[in-house]
Amino acid sequence: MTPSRTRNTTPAFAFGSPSKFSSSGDETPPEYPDLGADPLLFSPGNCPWPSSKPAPYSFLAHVLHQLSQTKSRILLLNILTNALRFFIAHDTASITPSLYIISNSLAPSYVPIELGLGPSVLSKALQSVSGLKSSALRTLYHSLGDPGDVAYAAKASVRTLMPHPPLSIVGVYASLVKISKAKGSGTAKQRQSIVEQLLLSAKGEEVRYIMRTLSQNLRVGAVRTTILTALARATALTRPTNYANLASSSSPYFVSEDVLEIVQPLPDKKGKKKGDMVDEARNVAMTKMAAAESLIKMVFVKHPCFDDIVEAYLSSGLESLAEKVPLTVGTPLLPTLGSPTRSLDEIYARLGSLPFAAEFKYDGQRAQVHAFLPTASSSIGMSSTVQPIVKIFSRHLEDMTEKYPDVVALVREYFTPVGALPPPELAGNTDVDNFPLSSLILDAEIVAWDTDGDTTKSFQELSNRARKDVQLADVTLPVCLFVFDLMYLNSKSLLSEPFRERRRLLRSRFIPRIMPPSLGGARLRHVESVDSDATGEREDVQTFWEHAVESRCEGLMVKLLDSGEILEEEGEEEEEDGGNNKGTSSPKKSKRKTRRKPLPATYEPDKRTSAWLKLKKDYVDGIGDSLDLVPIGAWHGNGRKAAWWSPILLAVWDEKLGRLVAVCKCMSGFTDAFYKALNDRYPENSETCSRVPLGDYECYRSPLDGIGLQPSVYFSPREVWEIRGADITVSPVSVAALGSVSDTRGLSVRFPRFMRVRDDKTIEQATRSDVLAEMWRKQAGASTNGTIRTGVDEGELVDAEIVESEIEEDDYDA
DNA sequence: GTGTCTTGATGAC
DNA sequence: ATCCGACCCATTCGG
DNA sequence: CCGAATGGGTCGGATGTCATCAAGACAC
Repeated sequence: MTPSRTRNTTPAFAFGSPSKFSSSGDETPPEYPDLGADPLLFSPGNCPWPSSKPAPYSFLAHVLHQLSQTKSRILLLNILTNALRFFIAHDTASITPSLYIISNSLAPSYVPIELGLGPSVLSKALQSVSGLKSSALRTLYHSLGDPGDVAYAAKASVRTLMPHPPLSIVGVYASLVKISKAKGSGTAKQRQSIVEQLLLSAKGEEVRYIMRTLSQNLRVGAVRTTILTALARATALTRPTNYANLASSSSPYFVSEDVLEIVQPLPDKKGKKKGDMVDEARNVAMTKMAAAESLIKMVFVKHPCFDDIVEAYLSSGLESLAEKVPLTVGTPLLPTLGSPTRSLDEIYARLGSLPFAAEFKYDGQRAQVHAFLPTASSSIGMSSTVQPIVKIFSRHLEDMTEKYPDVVALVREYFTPVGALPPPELAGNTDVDNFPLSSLILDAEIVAWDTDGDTTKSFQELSNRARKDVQLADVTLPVCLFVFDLMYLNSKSLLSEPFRERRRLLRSRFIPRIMPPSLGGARLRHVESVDSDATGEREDVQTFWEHAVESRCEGLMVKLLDSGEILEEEGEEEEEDGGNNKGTSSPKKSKRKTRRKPLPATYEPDKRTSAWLKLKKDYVDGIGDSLDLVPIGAWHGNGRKAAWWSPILLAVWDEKLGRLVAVCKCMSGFTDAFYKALNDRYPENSETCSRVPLGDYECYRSPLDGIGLQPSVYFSPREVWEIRGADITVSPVSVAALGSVSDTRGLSVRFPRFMRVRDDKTIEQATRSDVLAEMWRKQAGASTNGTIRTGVDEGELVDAEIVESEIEEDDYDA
C-alpha cells in the first residue's frame, strides 16, 4: 500500500504537476525528478544539475516543495533520502549546508551564531523587492499565515527586469552566515540588503522557501529526527564517488550494488525473478539501512554536529564514525528527557516494583557542565598553573558559560589537587580512574539562591542574571548547582552505567561545597531525593512529593535506578530488538499474556522514556492554579492555524473597576473542533468580534504608554473558560491586578492552557483580580521562605507580611 | 558625539 | 515549556 | 482468515510569559 500523496498547503498557489517543479517565473525552470520513490528502487545516478557545478538552490527548493506536499512520514523520508543521495553522489559540499537549511539552523546550537532577522526587516525587504505596501503584506499575512507564502504571493505579482544569476545551495548558506555575522551600527540595513539580494535572485518556489528559511521556520514536516534517518539511509545506499573504492559488501552499513540490483523490478517482459531472492535482498538492505540509522543517531545524540559527522563520513565512511565522532568533553550531548505523568499512581503503574529514586525537580535552568584539564602539550612544565577548562550548556545546548562565571569557579575547585584525598568510599576503588579529577560531564539544575534564608529563589529571579560577558565581580545573584547525574568522569564515558552507579560516583566525587563571595558564592549540592527501596513504603514517596510541592519545587523527577524490565498487560508481542534489525527480527514470539519490555537505567541522550518520569504539580488535579477567565479578543493564527483565532486574549474580573481586565494570551489546549466552533461564535466583523472593543474592558495601562496587550480583534465578553497555569507571574505588560502587587506591574500566568468552558459561570463570576493577587502572594510567600524580594521591580512591592520564618519545616502562612 | 529610551531578536522555562 | 493532530505500526475485532 | 478499527509511540508545529542584549531613534 503506497500512501497517497496529499496536499496540505494552501491551494491558492497551485502548480501544475506535483512531481514537477514549476514556477511562475519567466524562465523555464529545470525539471527535477520526483523524489518520493522507494529509495531501494531509485537511482541518483543522473545528476539533475550541470554536474560540474555546485548544486543549485532550485533543487533544494524542489525538495522542500515536495516535502511540503505530503504528511506521510514514509514519503517524507523517501524524498529526503533520495535528495541527500544526489548530494552524496554529485556535490558533497552541499550536504552540510543542506542539512542545516532543512533543520532551520546555521550551525550546532552550541556555536553562537544567529540570523538576527525578524519580521520587521523581512517585511521591509519584501516591500522593497515586491513594491507592495506594508498594509498589503499584512493583509496577505492574515490570510496566508506564513511569511514564505506571503513572499511568494507578493513576488509573483511583479516581474524582475534584470536576470539574476541562479542561487546555489552553498551560496545561500554563505549569505545566511553573512547575515548573521553583521555587527555594529547599520546592521539592519546590511542584513536587509542581503535579504533583498536573495529575494531578487530567487525564482518561483525558491522565494517561498528562502523566506521561510529567513524566518527560521521551514514547516515542511521534517526536522531533526527525520533528517538523521534520511541521512543514514542515504549513506547506506550511496557512496561519494571518491570513496567508491572503499566500498565493501561486507560492511554492516552499506547496501552493495548487487543487492540493489536484485531488488529492482524486471523491465516488463521476462516476468519473474525469484520472489524469495528479492525478499531476501530487500531484508539485507533494510537491515543495513537500519544499522546505519541507529549508528548515525547514536553518534549524533552524543555529538550533535552535522559538520563533524559528515566530515568523518566523507573521509572514512560509516565504519569508523563512532570512533571518529565520539562523546567529547567540551561538546554537549543531548540531555535525557522526562516523560510527564499525572500522579504517583501512574508512576507506579509504569515502573511496577522496580526501584527508583524520586528527586526534587527544582525550578531553575538545566545545565550540562563539562570540565577538563588541558593536556600537557598546552602546559609544558608547571602543571599546577593550568586551569581546568569549564563549559556550561543549556537544555537546548546553547553555550551559557559566560552567564555563570561563579559556577565555572565552583567546578574548577573540584580539580584542585592540594590536600585532596579520595573520600573513604573511593579508597581502593579500582573501577574508575584514580583521584584526582581530570575530566567530567555532569547534569544539573542551576537555581537562584537566597543566601540569607538558605533556600532557593524563583525562576523569575534567576532570569534576571546578566548573560553576556559576566565577570565574577559582577555576580550579584548567587546560585546553587543542584547536580543529579554524571555522564563522564576521568576520560571514561558513564553513559552505559546504570543510574545507581552514576549517582554513586557523583555523590562520592562531588561533596557539597560553597564558594566564597569573592568567587561568586555559588554552591554545589545534590538534589534532594529518596529511594523507593530505602524503606519500601509507598507512603514515604507520597510524603516526599508533598514535601517537594511545599518547597515550591515544580514537582518530582522519578528515575529508574537499575536496568530492568517492565511488564505490560495483555497481548503477545514479538521480541523487541532495539531497532537494530527492524523487519528481520526473529520469528520467536512469547505467547504470554503479559509481555516484558526492557527498560534501561543507562543515560539515554534525547530519549523520553519511563526511566525518567516527571511529576509536576501543575499536571496534578487539585494542585496548581486554575483560573476562570473571559475571552475578550484574539489574533490571526499562523501556519496550520491560519484560518482560526489564535492566540486568544483572556481577562479577569476586576471588582473595583467593575470591568474586565486583560491578563494573558492562551493558545494551548484547544482542539481543532473548538477553533472551528470559535469562528462561528466570533466571526470577524460581527456583533461578537470586531476591530474595535466590544465591551467594557481594559487592555492597557493608559492609551498613551503602550503598555498592555493589544489584540487584532476584540470579542464581546460572553463566556468563561477554565484555564490552568503553572504559576502567577509579575508582568511588565499585563495590567491585571495593577497596583495590588506593584504600581507598575500587573500579574499574568505562566504556561496558560485551556481546560474547559464554564457554562455555569457568568462573566462577573470570573476570577477576580484581587483573588489573582492573593494567589500570587501565597505563591511568593511559599517561594521565598520568609523573604519576599522578586528583584524584578523598583522596590515598591506591597508587603506580603511574611515574617522571617526559621526553618524550611513548615511555613504555609495563614 | 553621548546618553537614554524604544524596538526587535533570541532564548530560558 | 504547553498541547493537539497526523502518521505508523502492531494488535484486536468483526464478519 | 482477512480487512477494518483501535491504541500507543513518535514526531512536528503553533504558540504562552518573561528576561537580556544589541541596535535604532531621538534629544541634546
